[in-house]
Amino acid sequence: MARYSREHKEVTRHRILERAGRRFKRDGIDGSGIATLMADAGLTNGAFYAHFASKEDLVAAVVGDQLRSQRERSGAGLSERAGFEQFVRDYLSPAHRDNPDEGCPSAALLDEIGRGSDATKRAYTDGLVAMIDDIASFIQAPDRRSARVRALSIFASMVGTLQLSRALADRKLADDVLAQGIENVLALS
Amino acid sequence: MARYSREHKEVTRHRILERAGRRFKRDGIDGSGIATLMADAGLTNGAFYAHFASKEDLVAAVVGDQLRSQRERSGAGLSERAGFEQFVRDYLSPAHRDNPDEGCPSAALLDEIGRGSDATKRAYTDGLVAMIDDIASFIQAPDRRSARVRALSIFASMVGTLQLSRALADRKLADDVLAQGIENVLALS
DNA sequence: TGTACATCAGTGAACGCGCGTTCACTGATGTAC
DNA sequence: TGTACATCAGTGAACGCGCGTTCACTGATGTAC
Repeated sequence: MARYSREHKEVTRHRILERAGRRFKRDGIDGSGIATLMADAGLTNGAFYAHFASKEDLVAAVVGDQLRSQRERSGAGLSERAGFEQFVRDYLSPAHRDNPDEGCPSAALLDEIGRGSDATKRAYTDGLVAMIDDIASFIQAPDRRSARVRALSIFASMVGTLQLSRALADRKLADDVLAQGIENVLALS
Repeated sequence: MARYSREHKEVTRHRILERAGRRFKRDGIDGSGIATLMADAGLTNGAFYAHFASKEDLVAAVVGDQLRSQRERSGAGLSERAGFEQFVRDYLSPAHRDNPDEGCPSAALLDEIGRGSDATKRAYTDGLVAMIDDIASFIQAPDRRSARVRALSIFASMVGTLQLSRALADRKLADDVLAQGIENVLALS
């Protein structure tokens, strides 16, 4: 390969981010090596450092990209009650539970993000707050700030519920926990 | 070292489990190597296989041990409302958030457990259900099964909230999310 | 428009290192007599 | 009770392998004239 337009490099960078997001959500961050990530993007390991300073740098960028994508995907209609309820039902569905690589980055990576670098946590915080403010615009609260906190708290419940459902060996119990989670979230909002 | 009484081996095995639990909760499962785990227990790497068949085998054993310890630690008084409320406040405290290695294994490891072996998920499920039934005995519900599901769902909210609080780069926001989480959990139970 | 050159995204081998696991060996203890 | 022996938890070096990162090189493209 060789010198391409500026646009080409950005396209490649974004392809790496997108594929890495899927891989991280499937195998974990620690469980995904650079060579595998680059092969996923159709490249070889050496090219990685033309795009990112280090794996840690990639992780922060992936977290930001994942939250941006999630926001775009689910953003529409979240300001109305019906749209919010549909979001909750989709989120706490067996389909979402069984396909983590296409799903919510928080549910797949939250405790690895908590152990991550400051830059990763910063990217996570900023991305999540932007996403959550879409939901918060619907939540009723005395002021903007407490609406945000309430929305974050509700989202945290959803994340924990999906994660728990993924970790349970008993499928029926896992399904019941999802259904109960939907009930709890709708009662809280 | 040499041949010791049967008791000695069990003591050693349990010391490995306990130290590995702390290490896993601090650095993650994928982030903790056998040599480090054994050094934590005051042994060298080779001795590992006198106690466990593989790292995967250790992980399942650690998960079971962690949940047993957590149950013993917090079991007392959970059948009364006041004891439950104290449990929730301790769980969703900044102290718990800032000391994951001494804290809840679910909060530190849940998404790694979800990616783990069937044996690990089985150990997690059995251990969690045993622990949760202590709480469920307090929760009001039409039958034993739905009390369990309700208690699991509430616990999932707590886990997600603590994890989110750990991943937020903004300390004030992280504290507010914990406080809101306490309110939500007490409202749901 | 055609040609010479600079650029730099991407290649692929190599670096030192830690991974999970294996294995020949050690030596303090429990057991048998 | 004293001695010889079998046991086996633990040692520590080594296995092949994949990790994150570096680097000399390639060659298709954009740019300058």
